[in-house]
Amino acid sequence: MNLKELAAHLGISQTTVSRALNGYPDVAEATRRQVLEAARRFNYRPNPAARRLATGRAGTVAILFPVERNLLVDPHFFELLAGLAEMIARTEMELSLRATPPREELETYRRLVNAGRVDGFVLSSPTLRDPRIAELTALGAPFVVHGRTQETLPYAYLDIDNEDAFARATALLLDLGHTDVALLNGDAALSFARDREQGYRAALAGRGLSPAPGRITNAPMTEEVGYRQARAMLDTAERPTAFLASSVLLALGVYRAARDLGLAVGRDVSVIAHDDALPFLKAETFDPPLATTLSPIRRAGYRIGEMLIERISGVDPKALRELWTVDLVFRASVAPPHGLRGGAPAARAAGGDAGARRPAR
Amino acid sequence: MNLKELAAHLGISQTTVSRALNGYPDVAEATRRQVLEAARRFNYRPNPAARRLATGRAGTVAILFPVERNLLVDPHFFELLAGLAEMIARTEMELSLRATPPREELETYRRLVNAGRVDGFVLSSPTLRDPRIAELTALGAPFVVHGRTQETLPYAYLDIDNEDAFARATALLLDLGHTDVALLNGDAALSFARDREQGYRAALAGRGLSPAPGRITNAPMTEEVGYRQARAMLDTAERPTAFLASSVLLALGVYRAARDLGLAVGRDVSVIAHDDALPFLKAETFDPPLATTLSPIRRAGYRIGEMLIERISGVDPKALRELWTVDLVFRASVAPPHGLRGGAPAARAAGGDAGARRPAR
DNA sequence: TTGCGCATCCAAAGCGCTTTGGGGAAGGCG
DNA sequence: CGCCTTCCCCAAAGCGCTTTGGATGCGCAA
Repeated sequence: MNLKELAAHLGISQTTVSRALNGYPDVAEATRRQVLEAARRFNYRPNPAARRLATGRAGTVAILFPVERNLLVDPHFFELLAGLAEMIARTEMELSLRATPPREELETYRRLVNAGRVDGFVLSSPTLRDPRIAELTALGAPFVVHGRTQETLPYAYLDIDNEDAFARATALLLDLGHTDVALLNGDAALSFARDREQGYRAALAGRGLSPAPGRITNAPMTEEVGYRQARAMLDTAERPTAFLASSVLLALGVYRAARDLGLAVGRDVSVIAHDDALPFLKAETFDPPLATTLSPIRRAGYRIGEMLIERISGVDPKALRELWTVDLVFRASVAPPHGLRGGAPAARAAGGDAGARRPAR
Repeated sequence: MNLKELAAHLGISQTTVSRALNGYPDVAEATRRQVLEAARRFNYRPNPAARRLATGRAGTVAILFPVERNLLVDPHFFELLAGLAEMIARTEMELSLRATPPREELETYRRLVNAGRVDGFVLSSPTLRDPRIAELTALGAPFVVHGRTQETLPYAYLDIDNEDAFARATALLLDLGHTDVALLNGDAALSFARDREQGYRAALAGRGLSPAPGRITNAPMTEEVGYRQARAMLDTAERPTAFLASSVLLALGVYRAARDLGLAVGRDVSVIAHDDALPFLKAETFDPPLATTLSPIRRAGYRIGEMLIERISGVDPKALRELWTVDLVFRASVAPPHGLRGGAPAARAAGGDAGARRPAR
């Protein structure tokens, strides 16, 4: 069933049927109702290829993901993708997933836009000065970023308040009496890692503290990395009494490292991780349950889909900026430093580690 | 730059340019070279929408994934997707990801095919009698299944030899002297779960054994589920001495359960899991390293992409069937049952559990 | 010379939709 | 009563490609 047939059935011109369907004003209400009714009855759906050709719009939004053989593809990415797909499925658009070698990423954007294959993009995991933003802006392609960057061009984004989240998490640990807190963070080039580090440093600075050397790490966020880094730090006399981790996967490794060394999480070592709500690994089922800064990344994907569609339909990018605050979920992985249970929050840390840290005030 | 302009530049007709580009025989070699050269020089790419409209082919392959809010989306699915995307990116086709409520899945296939939006599908996680196969066959839509079913219609598939893999894993445990082996499996409706159970049962039967009651579980494959199930089984006098798990995520839970109860994996309890090579959770970094039946699911996704493209171009489904054998990787999570270290393989299990099991022979 | 087959090429007709540029009828206004 | 709006509606022209159904010219056998 196509437009022509539908129009013939109704005894109206194709033009009018098309306009009725697309909500143009210059069609009588009675006619419009007739058309809509017939379209429903015959289960008519406009041919997307024809519409694309006629309008020049692709009816597609795309998300690129950079892959190299055997390289880690982040599960966080796929959670975002799941939310995005859920949103897009509610529309008439398609969601196109494109793998691209990292080297050719910008070139791929250019090709897709110039060929008119895509109406808009979602950018994930932005770096501090992400070249994709300038490129897509120059190409005139609508896009929404998951996260922010130092780019000064106006662009649409949805981000969580990473800085505030990690500042609060750090402050909680400090309030409990910790003074030596390690930060296991993601790749230093990524914006969220920078923001979290800033929050962490700000909270420390607020107490006149600063991180001991080697307390901040930047690496891919896997269980293995978390294990190795925590293990290295814990395996010395001057070990940190608490960890902040940018992912529950890292936290998983921290737990293993602590266990290896006979340390108990929630007593000898405190841990707080950022939780993107990966459905296959839940913080509440950790042993002991893992305290987190929580913000389901899938929900962000869904919302980003909505924003992208608005952006494509012409909404100004400056009007499409959202910063979500993050919940801090307290669980048993957090306690005062060993020997301080119930002690005054501002006292110095115990546990045989009297390092060169400045005292709390 | 479009066909018409390109043709004008060359002083040739659109028809000939089109035919030259598409490899038709009735164009002189000299002309074809000219056209190809010009196309390259002007960086000409045919407009996909126009081509779609003219040919009726969509230039798109799709994979559906069923989502319900807050429901687990399997990380295995995304690994498959990553491989598939990698393959499709090497072609001129698009990969469309469509979320769909499970109830409406068949309806969604129907819609996509009838609207001509999709040329072919990848089906993942087939059930024993998966209705999608009959539906898509009836619709005349090409597809490739990741896995097999009991369906008798001819269809293209790529599967790993789950039965053989789990038979071998089970046999290994039996050879070491285990007689009470539990199987933590996926949803019983899924084909791979059935196949693995068959392999497991066959290996037991080969020694005149059969699983003790309650030794087989079927549930979503998460850390939490693995924990609860292993914990329940281990927390009795008559506990199994070994576990077979259908996912490393389940195995993660088994490890935690064992630890909780003061049991050592690789001594008190042996564990073998199927490893799809999820990049963020590696069996070799488990503590102790986890023995596995290994088959990288991403590689399967890549190959399925190739097969689907062949299928779309008309290759008979009967010619597109692959069954991959699975590697069995021995690691420290496996040992003879406690008290039997170095003992005779066929002796009965020790550890206070002298259940109603039949003796090994 | 004529006729035929072959190798090349081309004009034009779609594919199914949107959009342009009116056109006719009804109603309001001077 | 004539003219101008306003409201609806429509024919037809694309969008950029593929494909059909010839047309042309040449070599070669009859």
